[in-house]
Amino acid sequence: MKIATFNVNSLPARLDIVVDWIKTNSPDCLCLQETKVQDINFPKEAFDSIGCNVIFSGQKSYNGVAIISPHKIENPIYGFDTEPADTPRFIVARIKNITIVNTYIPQGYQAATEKFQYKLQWFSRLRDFFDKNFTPNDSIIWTGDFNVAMTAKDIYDPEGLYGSVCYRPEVWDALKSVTDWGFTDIFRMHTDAAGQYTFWDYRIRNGVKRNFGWRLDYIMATESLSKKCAACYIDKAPRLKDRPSDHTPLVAKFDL
DNA sequence: ATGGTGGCACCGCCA
Repeated sequence: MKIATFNVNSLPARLDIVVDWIKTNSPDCLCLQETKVQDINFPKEAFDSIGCNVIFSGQKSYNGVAIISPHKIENPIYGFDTEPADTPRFIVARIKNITIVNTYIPQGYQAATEKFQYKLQWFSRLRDFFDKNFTPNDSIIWTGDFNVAMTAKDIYDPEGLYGSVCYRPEVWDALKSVTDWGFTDIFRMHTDAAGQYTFWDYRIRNGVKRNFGWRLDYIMATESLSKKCAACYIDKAPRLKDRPSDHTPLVAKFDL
């Protein structure tokens, strides 16, 4: 079982990159964020034509999530069941008896704003969602763009960037309050190396070459699954394409 | 380097 997450920064702009990646890597499940496409315009046929099912919830210009799989996609959930549902950031489904939770967590803009409070609340609402609907004994993958760098090893300039909305104590605590429910950071099971990033800001000149990046994308798993994880790696191949996303895929393999 | 680039909708907003 191979599961991947990829913030595409517009699916219409990078449909070729995503389709090529699926053909090359044959994932059992690919979770996308920032699809930036309304549901009526979602390029469903492109996935049909490579034998994949897809569910999605999006909007114009911003946000948008999708789950793609060659297997049957069951029990879809679109958004929270309380307001605001935030459907373009939260989509859940069941694939081969594993619950897949795909989140595009709000970035938070600036710490002294409502948007940042909304980000913190988002983690708390997610914790409520797990409390209410599942137990840690279930087989759950929680993945996506979390917009949090958890430790100094996950960010290129921990001193200089301390206090930014993706690297400060409130978001560490907020993410931890969800992982404490029963999730393991699958990537960190395999390496404690610093400088392993999934995001490089377009605005930093030669940021990728200099590896001025952040680890913002995660694959979390409950215990029954984490015990079966065989590998987890960041795939930089899509960065070699023309006009790459500012994120790159994170992939996990499970012996299932 | 208090900047920078990119995507999208529209002439700013978000990342």
